[in-house]
Amino acid sequence: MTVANNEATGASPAPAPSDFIRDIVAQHVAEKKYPRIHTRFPPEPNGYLHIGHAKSICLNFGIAREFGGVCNLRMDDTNPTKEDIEYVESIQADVNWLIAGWADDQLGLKSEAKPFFASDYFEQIYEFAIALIQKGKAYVCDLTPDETDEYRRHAKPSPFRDRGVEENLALFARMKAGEFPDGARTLRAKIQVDAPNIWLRDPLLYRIRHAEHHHTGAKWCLYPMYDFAHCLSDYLEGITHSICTLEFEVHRPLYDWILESLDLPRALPHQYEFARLSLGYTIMSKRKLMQLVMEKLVRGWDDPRLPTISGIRRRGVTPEALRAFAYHIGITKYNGVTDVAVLEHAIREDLNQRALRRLAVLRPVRVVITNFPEGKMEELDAVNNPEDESAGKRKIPFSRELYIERDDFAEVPPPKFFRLKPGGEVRLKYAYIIKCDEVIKDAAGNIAELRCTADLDSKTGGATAGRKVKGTIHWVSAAHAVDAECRLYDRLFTEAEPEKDGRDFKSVLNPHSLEVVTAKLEPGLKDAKAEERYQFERLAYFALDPDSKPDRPVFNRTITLRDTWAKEAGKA
RNA sequence: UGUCCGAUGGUGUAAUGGUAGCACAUGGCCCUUUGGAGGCUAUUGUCAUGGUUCGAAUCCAUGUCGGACAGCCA
Repeated sequence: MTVANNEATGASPAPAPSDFIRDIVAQHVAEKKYPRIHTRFPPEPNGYLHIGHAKSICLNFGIAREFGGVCNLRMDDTNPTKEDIEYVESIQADVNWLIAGWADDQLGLKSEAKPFFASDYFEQIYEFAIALIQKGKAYVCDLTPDETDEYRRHAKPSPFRDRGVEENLALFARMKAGEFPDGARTLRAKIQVDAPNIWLRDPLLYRIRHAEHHHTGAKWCLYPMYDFAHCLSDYLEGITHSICTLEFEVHRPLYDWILESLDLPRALPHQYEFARLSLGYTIMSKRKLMQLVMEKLVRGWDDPRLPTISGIRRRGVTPEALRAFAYHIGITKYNGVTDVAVLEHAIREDLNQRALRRLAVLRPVRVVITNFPEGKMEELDAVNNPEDESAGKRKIPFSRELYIERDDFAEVPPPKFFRLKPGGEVRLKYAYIIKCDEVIKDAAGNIAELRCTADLDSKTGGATAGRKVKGTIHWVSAAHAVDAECRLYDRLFTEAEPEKDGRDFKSVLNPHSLEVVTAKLEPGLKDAKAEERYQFERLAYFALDPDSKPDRPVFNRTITLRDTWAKEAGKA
């Protein structure tokens, strides 16, 4: 999969971000250093992509987009024992989803195109290895893994370091032919055994692995190491700017050494590093995310509580929101922890613009309007989206028996409580002002029903419609309501930094990260669409979950509305 | 320990030798048939010490603190 800029397309709508990497690229563009800017996003297919990868995707595809360049999605698949086709497919889907309508529509992405695979270059990479041997810059080493470690730590040269070119060539060919077991021999670069940078102490280029590869099958039994494959893959694809995270900084001299040692004819790619994303109240390590999935601490890789792209998508976050987030956090070399509030803000801002407003009651309590005729049903006008007039209006049914939110009634109201209380008045959104006359309780003392009277002139257009009442609450008509499963998500961890001071992240899992309730929805919501976003008024944004059945919708709470009342109440 | 990198309000980022700005968060006010949204407003910062300079967040030196790497993982 490649995304390329069509010069024909117009200006990009959003202001392009600026950061130290884009500054470098901009300078190269100004200098006409390369005919075309070419980046790549190179995940290893050994797990699902997460929001940290989203940052990298937005950077790499974003740079291509902003500078009229190209960005390749490349599977960095040089280790058959850890990788799987499942991950190749999920990565493709996640990348496509994230850049949809952004890179593809504007830049001419062929979304059905296949990604690149480092493993497609194995033959050429092998040839490069031979070239290196011929130049006397690589040798076959017979040291065991432990010995290799030992020698390297003590800056001791391998006894095989000065093997002749012919012997190296013959041995390397026999490695390829499968004559040696795993671990028996390696191909190493001949650089400097006592280099201060460990990665220059004759690093491994190839290791033997008699393993089936998800993409190349049984063709190979020796596989190039990351350092060897990556720079050469970049070169082969014509990459100009190879952007990776900070932990590869120490590898950069090796990246350059390999390419420079080969005397290659074309312009060489260069590596630039930025800080990976850390987000509060979650973890980003693929290995640990895998652990949560495998130990069934979450429901799968796409569990909406996870920071995986698939989880975030399932939760109801749009690609636009995720991209806005990536834009806002910036790109630096500083390892900080980004406040999750920045993500939440990006999500709310996006959803506020697009979500259709609906009335839904999560924790119902029954209300009877005693002066409203039994059996009568009124249809009331309701606005679909106050932020977007073109979203239009809809009708919602009103009747004598309703549900309101349990939290919207207080028998003993705290200070500044603007909602329903005994003897008090409240506005029912789009409907009447009601007054609570009586609280009916069950044998256990729980509130069973509220008996209220409505000011029947107070609905929109009525004589007393303009009456000021402090609070407005949502409601649904009991007889018309649709039942739905609503999954209410909260942060996965109780601590902003789950692994701070070496603590086990599983010890701070939030036991309340998922709460499931059966909600009462306004009837139109039985036709909810997966691609729509909804705001259940005064509560939160919701999106339809794929678990939904025709007669039993399932909604995921993407994110709550800002709740200044919760803050106010918390002060008391 | 070695190598490399970094340090600007609570958090994340900008200022590329010339007025320390933005966003989020936090507080206050206004508005509101969503305690949403919106509007206005306030608080808080250049790791330390020296040096160069008319002038330093920026350049230099030293120190402090933090991070990454030291797999036949990527």
